[in-house]
Amino acid sequence: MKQDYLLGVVYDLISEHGIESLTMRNVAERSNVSTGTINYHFKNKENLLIAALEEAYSLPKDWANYKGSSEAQLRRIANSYILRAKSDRWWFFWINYLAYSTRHPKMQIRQSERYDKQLRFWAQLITDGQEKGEFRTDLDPVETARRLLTTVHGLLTLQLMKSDAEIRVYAREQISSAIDALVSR
Amino acid sequence: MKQDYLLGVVYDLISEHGIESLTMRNVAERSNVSTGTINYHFKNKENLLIAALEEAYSLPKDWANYKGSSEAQLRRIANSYILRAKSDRWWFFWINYLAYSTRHPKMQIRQSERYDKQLRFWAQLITDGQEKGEFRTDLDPVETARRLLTTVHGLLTLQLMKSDAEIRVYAREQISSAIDALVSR
Amino acid sequence: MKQDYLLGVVYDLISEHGIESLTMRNVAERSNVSTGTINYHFKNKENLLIAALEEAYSLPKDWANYKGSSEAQLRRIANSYILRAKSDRWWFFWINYLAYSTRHPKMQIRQSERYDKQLRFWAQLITDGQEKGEFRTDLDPVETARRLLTTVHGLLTLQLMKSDAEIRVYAREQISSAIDALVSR
Amino acid sequence: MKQDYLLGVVYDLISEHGIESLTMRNVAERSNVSTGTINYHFKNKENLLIAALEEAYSLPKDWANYKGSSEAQLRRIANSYILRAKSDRWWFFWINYLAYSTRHPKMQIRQSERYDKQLRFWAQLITDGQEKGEFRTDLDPVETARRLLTTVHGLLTLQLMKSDAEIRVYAREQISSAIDALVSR
DNA sequence: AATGAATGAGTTTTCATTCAT
DNA sequence: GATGAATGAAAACTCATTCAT
Repeated sequence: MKQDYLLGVVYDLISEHGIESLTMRNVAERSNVSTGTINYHFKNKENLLIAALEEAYSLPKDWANYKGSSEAQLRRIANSYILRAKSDRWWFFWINYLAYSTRHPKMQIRQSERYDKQLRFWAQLITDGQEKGEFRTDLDPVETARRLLTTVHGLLTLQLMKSDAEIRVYAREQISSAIDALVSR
Repeated sequence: MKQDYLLGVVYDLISEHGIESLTMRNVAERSNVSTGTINYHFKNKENLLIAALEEAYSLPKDWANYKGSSEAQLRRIANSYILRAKSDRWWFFWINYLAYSTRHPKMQIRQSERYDKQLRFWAQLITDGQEKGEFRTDLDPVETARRLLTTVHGLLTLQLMKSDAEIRVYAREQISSAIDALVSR
Repeated sequence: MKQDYLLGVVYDLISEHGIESLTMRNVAERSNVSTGTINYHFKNKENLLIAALEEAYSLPKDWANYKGSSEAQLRRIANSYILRAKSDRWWFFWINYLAYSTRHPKMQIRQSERYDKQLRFWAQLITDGQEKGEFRTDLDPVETARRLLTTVHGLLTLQLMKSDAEIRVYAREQISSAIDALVSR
Repeated sequence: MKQDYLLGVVYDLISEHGIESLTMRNVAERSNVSTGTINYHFKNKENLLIAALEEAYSLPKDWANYKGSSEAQLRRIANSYILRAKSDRWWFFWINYLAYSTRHPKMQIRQSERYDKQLRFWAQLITDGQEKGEFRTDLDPVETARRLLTTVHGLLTLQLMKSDAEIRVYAREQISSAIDALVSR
């Protein structure tokens, strides 16, 4: 459907050039569609922007399809917070969304929901891992998930602040050892 | 001086409405100065914006003037990462700057320098504390500072994503216990 | 028939919002018909507009069906120039048409024809009344009709300029006494 | 001052082409000013339009400066309701304003005020004429003024509906005899 | 007949910048 | 130094019309 396609274009443009340089014309040109069409579907720019931000946030993060042990899954998810060319697009988009959402109640609610969902997902993975004997059982899953989320977001922010190889290595090590600490010997 | 006053206005406007809705007219109106004057002093908008971002980042964060034990100083600095009405303005500005800087090499360098400066400052505090016997001496200061910075930035991000009382309490506790862990018994 | 229905919608929209804010989309939305359909039937907007204006002007003003004496009929027709909630729609439409028609020769002709038709109709009523002995016979029917038309249009304009209860009462009185003056004793 | 000049241009354009075909570009071109300038002064089109309508309505109608007997003055004012090339511009503007004002409370109030002002002015002229022995003293000035206003507006409307020489002659005669009727013998 | 997505020309509006005072 | 009116290029938005279905 055309609407979704346009939202994808907006997502790309924002991750590449930031919200402040998004213009209707840019979107029109990149998508080979007239500005009239965009306005026909979204009524105005703000609508388009919000729809795009929301859409990107509800993209089926493929976590659910991760295979393997709980530990492997957790490592994979946590590692997605390490910047690489491949995933940069998402995090550049994310930081724009985060900045923008602080001024938009509706988006703040979405952020908040997304955080809760993530927390539950990570906690569930830990619980599963404990039941399968992969993880230490003396840790509270929710508490642990929250600590891990704090760590990965801290490392992510550091990477966005200072994006060199060294800090990525540091991030990888920290994530690795944080999960090591969960594993039962 | 007038220049600094204008930069302050820009800082306010960005923290309130985001970089993308900063206009010369806004600045002129808020500061009761004509657009002509602003251009006279800063030549153009880009200059003004960059000057404002730089200025805000070099504001005499009064850390250096903190009195008391190293532990007290470290707690105070770390606690400044907890959102409160009073300090929100800074973090709202910060997140906008961070999003913006990912696309501006020059600003990325500033971010990077600021991170390094912070890291050195925190490490120095820890070293001082160790020398005064306040902190455990078995910890590497730089390593510890880096870990603390990761934690406070993670907690900050969480607070921006989900800004309720509960998460602020959580942030406060985490910061508190992270520093407790440094203290020698 | 669908065509007439659409013309009614156009009439409503013009009387409510004026000709200058009539858009094809408005018409489509109000009538629950697609813009494509409207263009299919009327070819383009100008056609639709003209058809609507013409149609409204040829609406079977139910005068012809008025029952009763010539005097009663004349009073009823003249009283229709008094603004009431019920009939406002017509006069709001009329004033828009009048303003518009001053720049459209074709419509000016229609206006002119309508005026002549009205004049003949009123004159005929007066003639009938004279023959039936209801009206004074010393008055020229056409001259009298013309004077009455001047009066009712003058009162109408006053009501559009200043729409309060007092002026409506005044209009009613003037119309009443203008017709009283025709009645033979 | 430039603002007033622009309002004059808008007045001209409306009287020539009607409100519905007024565009910012037209105004800009006719006044040799950029669209940016117009928006700088009036913020948006609606503001400009309203300002122009109001301005035109408050133009110092030169009545007050009419010289001569009360009768001469009254004749002159009343005769200004007869369409002539010279004065058409005003009445074409006026009919547009009237149609537009029915949908704008603020303008309706202006219309209403203007009507009252006119009524008072005409009544005063009649009173003056009576005192000077020019007019019959058995007529109530306000009542008479109201009747004259009804007549001239009726004749005006007729002229707008059917703008031929015959009707202008008729209007002239009616106005003439209406005032004759006031004159004392 | 009817639809409504798509168009693109035209319109309004925004805004950084210039410049005469 | 300071002003703010003026600019024009670029942006957002409107809308009658077309056309494949």
